[in-house]
Parts: sequence; structure tokens; C-alpha cells
Amino acid sequence: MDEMKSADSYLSLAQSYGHSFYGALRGADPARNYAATPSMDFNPNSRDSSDEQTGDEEDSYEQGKGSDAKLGSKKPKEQRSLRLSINARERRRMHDLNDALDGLRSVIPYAHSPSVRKLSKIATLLLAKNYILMQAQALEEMRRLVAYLNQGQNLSSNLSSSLAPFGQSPVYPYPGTNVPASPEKCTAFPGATSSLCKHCTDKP
DNA sequence: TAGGCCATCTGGTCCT
DNA sequence: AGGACCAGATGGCCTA
Repeated sequence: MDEMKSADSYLSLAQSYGHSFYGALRGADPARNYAATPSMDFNPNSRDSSDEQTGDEEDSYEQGKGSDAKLGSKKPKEQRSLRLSINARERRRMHDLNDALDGLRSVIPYAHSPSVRKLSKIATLLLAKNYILMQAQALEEMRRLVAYLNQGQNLSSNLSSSLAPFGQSPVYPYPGTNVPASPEKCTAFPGATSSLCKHCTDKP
């Protein structure tokens, strides 16, 4: 039952990455976002304009000492200019990557709040992966349920009236499992049914 | 203070 | 040749 394990692990990530996930009421760390190193004057509020003129003027790149193969045949000034350009491109690329991660964070369910620290990169990816697996499993459950209901409709009315309740039928969509029949909505994850959700099933 | 997380720089590699 | 992508190194910030 890898799927169930995945659904569980989706939720148990909160334990693995506890301080980053649902707790840590210490507030986001705005100063950290795209924070420039002391050697730079990168301005997080003006990303586009800053890309081509960060504080590399006094960065660690030593003029004339660059060993970059691409820079080897250029004059020191050109080398430095090219190096700055490459740095800016890489910075922009990483910012785009972080934007994408922010987009991912915005669509996976966890406590979005200014008072809760945002997910780390690795936590975001792991949570997203497990959320996808959980959603796929929920979809499969719904498909089975629909198939089950359709099958019931095709039977005669007296036969259908004698069908066991969902979850106790021999054709219950979870062969080999005894998942409780509770297709009601999950309170934590609206896309899922509560039988998939540890958050719900653990409730007293 | 150690460890986690992050942003940035850098050089290498691959692709167009 | 130039750009994209990647991984290693480095240093800063924050938390337990």
C-alpha cells in the first residue's frame, strides 16, 4: 500500500519538518528573502532593475584573476563585465526558481499565515509530491465509488436495495483493505475524503 | 554554539 | 559565442 503510505507521509511531513511546517510562530523572515550578502547591494524590492547592477562592484571576483575558461581570452575589464553579467543571469534564474517555489507553496495545503514561517524548499517539494500522490489516490477512490454506484443502478431495484452499505460490499473499491466508509469531505484538505486523511481519522 | 536554511558566486558542461 | 543548467563553496541569519 504505497499510496496509503504516501498519504500518511504527506501528513507526517509536519513531524519531519516540524518547525518549518505548522508551527514556528516566529513569523516569516522577510529579511532573508533574496537577502543580499554584505558584499552586495542587491535590492530585493527592485529585482528587475537590480539584475544588471548588483553590488558586484566590490564582490569577491578579483579583477584579472578570473580563471573562467570563457573569460580567459578577454581583457580584465571585459572579463569582469562578463562575470558580472553571468552572475546577474544566475541570480535571475534562481529568483525565477524561487518564484516557482512560492507558486507551489501557494497551492499546497498548509498553514499559510504571516505568523507561520514559510516552508523550506525541500519541505515544499516533499509536501507537494505527497500531496499529488494523495490527490491521485483520492481521485482513484472517487472513480471506484462512481463505478460502484453505476453498478448499483444497473441492477434491479430490489437487488439494489439489498446491497450492503458502501464500504461493506464485496465489491468495495478497496480490495484487501478495511478503510472506513466515510466519503464526507476532509476538513483539512477539501480535495480529499476523510478516509484518506490521518488528520480526520485520528480525531477522537 | 551547532546545525539548518538560504542567497550568491563561481567554474564546468551542454545546448542552440 | 552566449545562454541555461548544475553543483560546490562560502558566508550570513536564525533557532534549538
